[in-house]
Amino acid sequence: MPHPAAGTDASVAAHDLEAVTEAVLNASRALIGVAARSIAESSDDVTLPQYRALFVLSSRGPQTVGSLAESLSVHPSTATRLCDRLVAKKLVLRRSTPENRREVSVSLAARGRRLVDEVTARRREDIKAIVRRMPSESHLPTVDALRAFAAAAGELPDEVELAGLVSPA
Amino acid sequence: MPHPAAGTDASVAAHDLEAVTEAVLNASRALIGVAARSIAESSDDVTLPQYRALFVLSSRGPQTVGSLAESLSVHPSTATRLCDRLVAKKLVLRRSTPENRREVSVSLAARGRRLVDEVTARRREDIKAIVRRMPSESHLPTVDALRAFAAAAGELPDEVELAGLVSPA
DNA sequence: TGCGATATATGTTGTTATGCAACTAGTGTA
DNA sequence: TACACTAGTTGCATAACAACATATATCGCA
Repeated sequence: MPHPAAGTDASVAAHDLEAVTEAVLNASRALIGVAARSIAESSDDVTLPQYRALFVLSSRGPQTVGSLAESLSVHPSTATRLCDRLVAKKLVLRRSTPENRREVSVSLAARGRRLVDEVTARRREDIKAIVRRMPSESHLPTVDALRAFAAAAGELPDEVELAGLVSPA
Repeated sequence: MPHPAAGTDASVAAHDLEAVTEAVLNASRALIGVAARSIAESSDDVTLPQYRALFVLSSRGPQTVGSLAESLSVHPSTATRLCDRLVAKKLVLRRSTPENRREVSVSLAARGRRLVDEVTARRREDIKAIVRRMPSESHLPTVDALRAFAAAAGELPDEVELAGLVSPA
């Protein structure tokens, strides 16, 4: 209910805020569906926690087991077992570092990288299919709007940042 | 980099397509982080499959165990146990329907509805916090852009439709 | 009435995720 | 060197999820 031509700047701004929020929320439902599908249809079957780990390694590079655990907000022992399974699936490599032989470095194996790429590619294709259905006049405004949104999200603390599925599920 | 005044219509359109897709993909990472966080921080602790079930019931209304299973793309027996747990947590109600006593209708209990509402509210707040950081000039274009996007997504078949976390994980 | 199909539930099994506590090994320092 | 600390692993336990096979009740129909 558009609150017709009313009062102060503040009230107008508030109205905008609600409208934008609602639009983002709706769009995000569709986007989550796309993301979920892209993982579900991946060739190797990985669970969500497993994919999250791969994604962290993909975007932040090799990690110690400890920092991986922290990134995923799980207990170190959980990260150990998670890595066990990913190693068994040949999706990551695990080796103790020469500098500090207590630490164990976990990195993406070729196959793990391929998996993340595949998932991203599928997701990109799905999004593209949707974008193709948009009127082309709205393409450029959409780019601007979403860049502004992503930038605003990026300024926020860790919780939201880098959250390609990284934040706790 | 707006690709200054170049080539054919087709090439410009293709360029737009990529740019929009990329912008959507980036924004979607932030949005997924927000969504994940909103579930993780919910008071009652529910798993992702459990939340998905609640969400289905919330958006499509009471369901038989079978149709719930289908919505979630799981085996009927899996849906039965899932409901067992949700009933135990008093998040859903389960009762056999009078018309067909084989069927069991599952519906949101008050507490389940509250949980979904809470999660949505938290998500909305998080989004709002991000939107507040956007320059206000981009508010209206964002609304237009995202409505166009959501509309385009909505036209697509079931896979994407209504996917507040509904599609397989 | 009786038989096949349908809708759920149950028994069983396997996998994953999760945390805590105890243990091992490596590091750094007093 | 001895001791405290750190990083990771392992044993143990629990819970959820998932599917398959089987059982049970119900329905629809011949």
